Amino acid sequence: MPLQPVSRRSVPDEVFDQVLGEVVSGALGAGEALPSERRLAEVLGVSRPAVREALQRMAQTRLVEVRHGGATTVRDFRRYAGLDLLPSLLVRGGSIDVPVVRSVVEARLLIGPSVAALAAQRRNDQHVSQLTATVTAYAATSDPVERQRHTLAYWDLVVDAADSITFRLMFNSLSAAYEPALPVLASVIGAGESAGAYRVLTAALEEGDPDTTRAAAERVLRPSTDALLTALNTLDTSWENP
Amino acid sequence: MPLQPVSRRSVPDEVFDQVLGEVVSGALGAGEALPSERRLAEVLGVSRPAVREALQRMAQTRLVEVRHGGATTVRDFRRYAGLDLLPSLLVRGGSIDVPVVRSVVEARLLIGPSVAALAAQRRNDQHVSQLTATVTAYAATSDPVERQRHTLAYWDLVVDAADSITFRLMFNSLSAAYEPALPVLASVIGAGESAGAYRVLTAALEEGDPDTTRAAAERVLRPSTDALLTALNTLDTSWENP
DNA sequence: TCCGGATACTGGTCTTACCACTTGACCACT
DNA sequence: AGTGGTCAAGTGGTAAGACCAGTATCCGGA
Repeated sequence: MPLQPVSRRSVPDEVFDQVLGEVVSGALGAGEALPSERRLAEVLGVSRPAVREALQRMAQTRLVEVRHGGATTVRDFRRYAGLDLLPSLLVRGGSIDVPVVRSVVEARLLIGPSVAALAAQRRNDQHVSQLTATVTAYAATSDPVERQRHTLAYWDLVVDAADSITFRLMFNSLSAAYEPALPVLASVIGAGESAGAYRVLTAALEEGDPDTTRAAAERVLRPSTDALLTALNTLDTSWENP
Repeated sequence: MPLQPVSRRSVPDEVFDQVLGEVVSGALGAGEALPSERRLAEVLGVSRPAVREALQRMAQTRLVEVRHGGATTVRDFRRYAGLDLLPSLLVRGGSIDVPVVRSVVEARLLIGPSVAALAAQRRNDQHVSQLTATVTAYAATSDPVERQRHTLAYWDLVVDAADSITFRLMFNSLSAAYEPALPVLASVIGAGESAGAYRVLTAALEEGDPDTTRAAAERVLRPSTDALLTALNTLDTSWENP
């Protein structure tokens, strides 16, 4: 294993993760009150500002509601949390949550073609040449993880071409969830993907027709989606993340 | 104007909003260094912990990167920020950003039908009856803002039926962005919507066929989307939010 | 029974101090 | 010239304590 930068977790980070774990695991149900900041600080052996930073971040994510003078209560994260919570749900305690991956993968299949269709209508020559270069790099790579990084870069360009801030932010959120799981998923996906499909998609994007582009995008995504979903169906238990 | 709860903005909230404004407005470009926490605290006339809470929340949103011992630098939010940033981009300084609304509206049109198709495959009887009840309530309402709330509730149910945590979180984020702008948008949308289209969609969902459901969903969303987009095209300037 | 206030909580904010880390400059050694 | 060591200044990280401000609760008087 190559050298890696040492990870230094700060105290508020640690507190945040612990409380977040309690919430998303359901140990702290919606409506329940958290211990007071002072109590939490005492129990966890940290200072109150540290606890506060963590709780404010929880509030920012809409996982808790803090009321001045009243108790801090847990909110129903399924009802209120935003897409930025996805990474925390996807990989919990070192293992991957299968139903969550399933929903991400199927969302990818449903949204990807639409974004590609949008991109077809708005792309310019520079986009096309960058896409072509990325496909070339993809085809020249054998390492499965590296190949996945190239496909991510490809879709990043597609989203750029689509020129939609909403889809851009959506893609960022999904990428942030996808990235950590990438090594685990790469091997499963690898089987179903081919540079050919990406070349067809790129040609469709260059042509600029939304419908053919949508179809081409679906042909790109369908095999890896099927490969992943069947893999998920066979081993329905959580995967360990080494 | 009816009485409204007084808004009590906390100090860290204020700091957060100010710094966020600097970043998303581009006044602080990507890569630039923020003033030190002590300096910020001094300039803004608040304590350092208050500044810290705000900056940590900025970091959580991936808008800045804080490095222990080094300076806190601004990140490229278009590249890294998640969908939870959308509300802040949509309504900036009391007015609505037109290109952002445009992208949200078109995303709604592209994603909605897919989610509906998913819901058609997974809905149960309870979903259907709740959907029917919501359509009835919708048809019985005349106030445009209230009607929009009912459509939100309807789509909330559709997302529930789709049984996808990814789409659920996505919907939550989009709702959070949509909600504040709802009064402004309601009048424009109102023209194009009819209870009939929703009834057809509900019937398709009950039937359970993905393709007809997808088509029905598009017929629901298309009119209001067109109405909004043309309205946005005519007055391309920002709307004031009273 | 009901109202009103005392009181004991809660979170909100500030001050101060110190620790840990990064940066850059300088310097000695090779 | 280039290496690595040292140090000072500035940055973020953390803690402790105090006080302010808002809420919830209970208890006594009407």
